[in-house]
Amino acid sequence: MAEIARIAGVDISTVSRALAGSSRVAKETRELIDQIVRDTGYVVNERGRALRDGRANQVLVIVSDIGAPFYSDVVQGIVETLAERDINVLLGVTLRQSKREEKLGNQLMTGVVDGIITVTGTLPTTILGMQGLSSKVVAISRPVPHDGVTCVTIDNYAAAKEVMVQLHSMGHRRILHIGGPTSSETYRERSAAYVDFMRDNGLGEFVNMRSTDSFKDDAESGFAIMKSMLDDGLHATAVFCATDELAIAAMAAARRANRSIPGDMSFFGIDDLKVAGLMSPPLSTVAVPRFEMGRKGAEALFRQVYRGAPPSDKIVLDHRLVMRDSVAQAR
Amino acid sequence: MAEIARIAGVDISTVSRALAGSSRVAKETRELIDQIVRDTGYVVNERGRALRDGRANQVLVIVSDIGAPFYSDVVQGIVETLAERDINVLLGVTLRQSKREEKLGNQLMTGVVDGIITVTGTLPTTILGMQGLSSKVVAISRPVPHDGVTCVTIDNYAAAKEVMVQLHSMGHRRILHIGGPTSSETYRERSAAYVDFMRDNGLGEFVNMRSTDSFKDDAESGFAIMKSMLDDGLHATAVFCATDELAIAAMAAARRANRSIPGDMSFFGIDDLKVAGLMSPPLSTVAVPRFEMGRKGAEALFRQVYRGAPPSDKIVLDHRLVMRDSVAQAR
DNA sequence: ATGAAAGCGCTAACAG
DNA sequence: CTGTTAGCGCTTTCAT
Repeated sequence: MAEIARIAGVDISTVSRALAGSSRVAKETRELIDQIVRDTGYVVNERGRALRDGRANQVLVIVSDIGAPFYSDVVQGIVETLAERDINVLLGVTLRQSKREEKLGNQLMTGVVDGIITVTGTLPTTILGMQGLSSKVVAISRPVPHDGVTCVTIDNYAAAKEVMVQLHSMGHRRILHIGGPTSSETYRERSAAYVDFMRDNGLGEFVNMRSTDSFKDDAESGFAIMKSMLDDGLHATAVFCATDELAIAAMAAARRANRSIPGDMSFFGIDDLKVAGLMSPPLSTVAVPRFEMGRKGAEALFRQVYRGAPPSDKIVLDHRLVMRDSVAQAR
Repeated sequence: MAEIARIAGVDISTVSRALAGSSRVAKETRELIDQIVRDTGYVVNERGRALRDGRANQVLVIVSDIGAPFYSDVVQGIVETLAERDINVLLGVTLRQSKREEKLGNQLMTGVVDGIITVTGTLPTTILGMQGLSSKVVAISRPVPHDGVTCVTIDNYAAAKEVMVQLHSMGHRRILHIGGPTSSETYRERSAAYVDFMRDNGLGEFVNMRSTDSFKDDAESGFAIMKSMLDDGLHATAVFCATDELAIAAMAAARRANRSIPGDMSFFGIDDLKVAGLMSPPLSTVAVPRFEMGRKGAEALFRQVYRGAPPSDKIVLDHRLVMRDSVAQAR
């Protein structure tokens, strides 16, 4: 910029103003500067700007594993939304290791980013003391245990209950449940809906659920859990899985054990991943607006961090039951 | 930091040295400063550091769509690798729109990032004139049309040829091909291997391929193309798809048209996505080291950008044929 | 071993 | 309308 000023024979501050589109610059001066900028291919140095402005125009998105389809769709929504607002997205993965999460927290502390969107249900302890924290953070899909933090979710209890109502209406009574990590409120709600529904409908004796532990791949867990259930001789006509990934893996395990789907066993998932409809048989599930969750979360964070809006507690998006051929009338 | 210096009663430069672990600081001074830093919870401002150092310790990863499983696995490898080296990853998505890609190029120009890893096979024109460009960029999976840029790939021609050899050895002669976007060298090679093999084995008359255009979702395209092939009455015992996503969608389309797999038709993909083995029937494919590609690409960029190493042209990783039940002996 | 001072590139307040 | 000046937070000579 100093270079531009030198060539144009004006002060650097005039160049700055011209580039900022200030009205207090003579038309001729502006045109001259614009011309030189074009000729030299000059672009502003954002690092200088960031230091001066006291903000980075960047936010951090924390996921446990971007390879999981659920997260990657949420992130896509976030990135698209923030790109429209000229905010950059830093991607952090925790691999469910708190050490990595702590380190990511530093990005906010050191001013590398202006805010955080987390899809892990946890918050780095490094940032817990930070002032004004709740307006610098948004949680998506999984709420964080911290007051006043905006959380974008669906009604997990209701969604799971709808699945149960549907299975029940098709004659299923012996229904198994494969749950997600109980450390997450999201999965606790889905599982609670299963248990409650069974009890409320006099099926308490058939309640049987196993949950993944948090430190394993969903697909791997789903396969292993379904296999263990079958090995243990559990009898059931339907299996309600807390996610599509679990369901897809569980179906594979059931087929491996020579169960036909949905002849012997019906399967339900939650998420409506893109592959769900392409499976054989296509998977019944609950459509979760992943992309939209990312978008809404990004919008909320943007408003809070860059527009001074207050946090908004809970933003609940709609879900939708999707019936496909993995579920049949109970025999 | 000024605050720390004030409390400690030393100069700010001494604090800087102490925090940097310089040997030219008295033990007592260092301990005092460390204590104050702990008490106050001070952390350095990375923006100031970035301006002063002339680098951002960040790199940009460009993908067309992070929701696609192939890319998200590559990105996972990149993020993990660079996190170990304290380099941040900015995620940029192009949605295959050059406008968005151009804009991402500015991140390098303006100093927001020190380098770029692209998985799109293209380079923003905004950075083309940049000096030392080739050492600031690494391409993964798809080479970019620019001299001297490191590219991490597999041997696509060989991989596709192995698929063909396998199908041929199992008696398949009438083999269809569903190709990826011809704008990408990667897919041109895979398709070329198909065509070459067919011709070289006297099957030229059976050559029949259709490719996705670049602007559509793989799954959607795969379904539509397979459907059109069946609608057009093309006769075949096997379909070789350029990616697993295409294959999965194509299988769904074939089933929809009452083809049994692999009874009526065998299917082959490339990638070995996690779901490939969970399909029914499990999909035969070529395992591509997506995570490792990300890792190798990230390492290469790190060496080039932060260690001054020269670009290394091509880095070719191993692939592996994976036979599963979607392929059977031709009848 | 420590301090003083300069400067990374930018913008905004103030003066003219 | 334009120039001068200061300062964002940091590191690194150069003195001492």
